[in-house]
Amino acid sequence: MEKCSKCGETTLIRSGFIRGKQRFFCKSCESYITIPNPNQPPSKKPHQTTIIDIAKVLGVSPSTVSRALNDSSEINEFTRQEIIRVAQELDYRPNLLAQSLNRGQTHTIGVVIPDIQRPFFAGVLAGIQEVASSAGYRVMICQSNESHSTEILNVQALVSSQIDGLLISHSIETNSFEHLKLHFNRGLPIVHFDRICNEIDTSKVIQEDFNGAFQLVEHLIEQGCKRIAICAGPPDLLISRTRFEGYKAALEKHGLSFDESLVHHTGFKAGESLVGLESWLALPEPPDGIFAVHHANAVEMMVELKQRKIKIPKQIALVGFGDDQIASLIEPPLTVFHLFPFKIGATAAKMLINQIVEKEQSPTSQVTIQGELRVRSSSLRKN
Amino acid sequence: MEKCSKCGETTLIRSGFIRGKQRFFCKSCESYITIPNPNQPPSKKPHQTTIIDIAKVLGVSPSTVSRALNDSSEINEFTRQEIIRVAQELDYRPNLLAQSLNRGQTHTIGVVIPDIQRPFFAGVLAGIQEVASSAGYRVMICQSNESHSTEILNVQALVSSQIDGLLISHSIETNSFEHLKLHFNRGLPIVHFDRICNEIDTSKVIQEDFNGAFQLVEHLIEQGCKRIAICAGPPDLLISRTRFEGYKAALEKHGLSFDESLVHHTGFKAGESLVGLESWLALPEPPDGIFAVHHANAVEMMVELKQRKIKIPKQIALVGFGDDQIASLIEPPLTVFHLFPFKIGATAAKMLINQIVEKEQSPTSQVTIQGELRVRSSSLRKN
DNA sequence: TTCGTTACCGAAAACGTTGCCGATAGTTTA
DNA sequence: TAAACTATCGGCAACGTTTTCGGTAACGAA
Repeated sequence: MEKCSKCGETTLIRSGFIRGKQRFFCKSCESYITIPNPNQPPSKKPHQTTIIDIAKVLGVSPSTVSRALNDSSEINEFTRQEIIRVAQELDYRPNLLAQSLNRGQTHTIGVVIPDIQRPFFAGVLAGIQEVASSAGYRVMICQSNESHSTEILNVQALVSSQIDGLLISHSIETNSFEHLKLHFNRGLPIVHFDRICNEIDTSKVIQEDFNGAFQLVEHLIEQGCKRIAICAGPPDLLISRTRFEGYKAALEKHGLSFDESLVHHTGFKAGESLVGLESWLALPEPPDGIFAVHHANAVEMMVELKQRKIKIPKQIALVGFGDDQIASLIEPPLTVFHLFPFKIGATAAKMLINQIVEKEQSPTSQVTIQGELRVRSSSLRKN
Repeated sequence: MEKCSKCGETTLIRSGFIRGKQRFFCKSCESYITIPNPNQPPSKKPHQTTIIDIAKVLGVSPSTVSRALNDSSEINEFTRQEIIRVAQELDYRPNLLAQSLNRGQTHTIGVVIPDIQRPFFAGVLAGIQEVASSAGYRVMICQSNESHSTEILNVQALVSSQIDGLLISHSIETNSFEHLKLHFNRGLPIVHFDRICNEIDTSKVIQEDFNGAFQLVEHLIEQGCKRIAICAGPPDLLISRTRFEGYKAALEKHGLSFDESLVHHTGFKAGESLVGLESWLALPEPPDGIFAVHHANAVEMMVELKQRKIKIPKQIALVGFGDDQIASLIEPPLTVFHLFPFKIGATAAKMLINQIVEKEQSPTSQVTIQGELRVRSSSLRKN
């Protein structure tokens, strides 16, 4: 008969199984015991050194180590030096998880964008990274892939990761913003950029969507275009609508009539613009100028026009929105309204971090990053 | 005279200041007291609901809530349903920090790349994101900006963040790998891609650097080129050297002599290739073919050649490494050896995650992602 | 009855840090 | 020469979660 490991008596009786192991009950000391597993293979997980390790080496308390490492004033200079020395010897790295859990902030900002691979967003990211990392913040990036549901999941994942703030440019599909409102109301700092949302009172960074479109179209008109088509974006998207407004305003200013048949909407996907192009070219009176709201659309239309042996800009002048390396390299070089993605990202990150550190409900602001009309030969019809 | 808050006696004597507040010593109960700050403004930080909140609502213990939420078997079905109901009502989100701290893993992988904005790396990132997020992993991205010291900081930051594994493509400057060895030896799963390092026994994902270069150069030779120049990369970088070897092997195979004056090294920075081009054109016998190891170099040389009215490919044929949208759009379209960045990223992420979940020191492997020769008119001299 | 069993659940100890509070030796002041 | 003070340090709770261990009620079997 086994003996009780506590009182030593042999008054053990079986008492069922628990988690696969036989359990006993000792009637003397009235307690339950299980036979402990003797050979617990010490999982040997590689141990990161902690402040407790340092404390043990020096015979001080963890608090003291923490104070030394955080430049507290309540610590002896000699002790601090010793602690720092040992910390270096043991290659101590603070566990940011524990730190964040304790302090209640992670020094991490979340970013939700539709697609990393688009040069515009890659540029924005670079700007965000630059500002964030020089301010001591880490960045966690999620792609929505232009899907509303993915965007919601992204936001949830980031919030669960306890981000200190959120930068977001909405997906094309996104038309409801409850997933943001909730966290915004709970006090999560949020800054919108590019594809903003006006239903929530966040700070925003936008480009000159209206102005840019206006300038591009006006430029076409000045070059003598009379029938200007627009390859517009998704109608749900705010920036699409704004650029569309800019287009109409320019037409109106110069007394050109708006023609519904010269409007084609796309979803920013490859090839979608060609449908519109096709229909325009079939018109009894085809356009003599095309304004593409999305950069990639302009490029693919140019390729198509060249294949059809249509002279650019003689027969049709072409302008695009948003620059790319491609615009200047393609033949003929494309006239664009250049945005500054890096600056957009940097500005948004700066605003967000300000909001995070100031805590105050500082009034939300809206900043517009200036763009720049870059005229190239795809639109130069004079001379 | 103040009364001691513990024994009620008035045997208080002053005992110095501590953190700005007067301190007293009670001779009766022999203890120190300070006057407590009466009005501690309750900071009202917006409270995320925790399992404790849920536990309180239902009058159960936090353990039970945790069990319910983690699909433990040791829980009553009804209790579980109730807990899940309340959790939804309170919009409970698990605090991933606490979870990670407890479990010892973060479900986060770190990525270090030289530059987000290069289409190649953007593509890799997209592949990583895709695989990681569908496996339930988050991704933390750092840019080294081609700087060794930044890369070291990146790695440290990621390790401090307790990442479960690391994907890295080294910076140009990186020639020592101590910052990785340390963590690798401690058991951090690491997978190299693209710019790998052979000093550490990590798993690696590479492209066909040798083969690609070989095929490109062989293609030039088949097109009749006799003097083929190479715009090589940084000599320290392994992939540069490998591509250079491929170049030399192709020359050798076809009995062409290697000419040192036809070699120019760049650091992958804008404009650097033009110096080499200049010197080549000044040669008594200029090259009739150019192989650019870096995509951007090929593009900028093409622009320069066109400006100098040199016919491509008639006078000089041009081929590049690594595709881009630009290659097909530029005039003339550029022959390249196309890499598949998305696949590289996806593969690397898959390997890393396998390594993480298997824990075992599974033998490290090295995978080569097949490339593809894409012949375009920049190199077609026959027809 | 009394033992053996199952099905649950709670308490408490982790995880690594920080910050509040209290304690003490030594020093200065009255 | 006690009182007041300074400079340091240790203890402990807290952050939110998981997990181990032990306890109890209810039920079946001997």
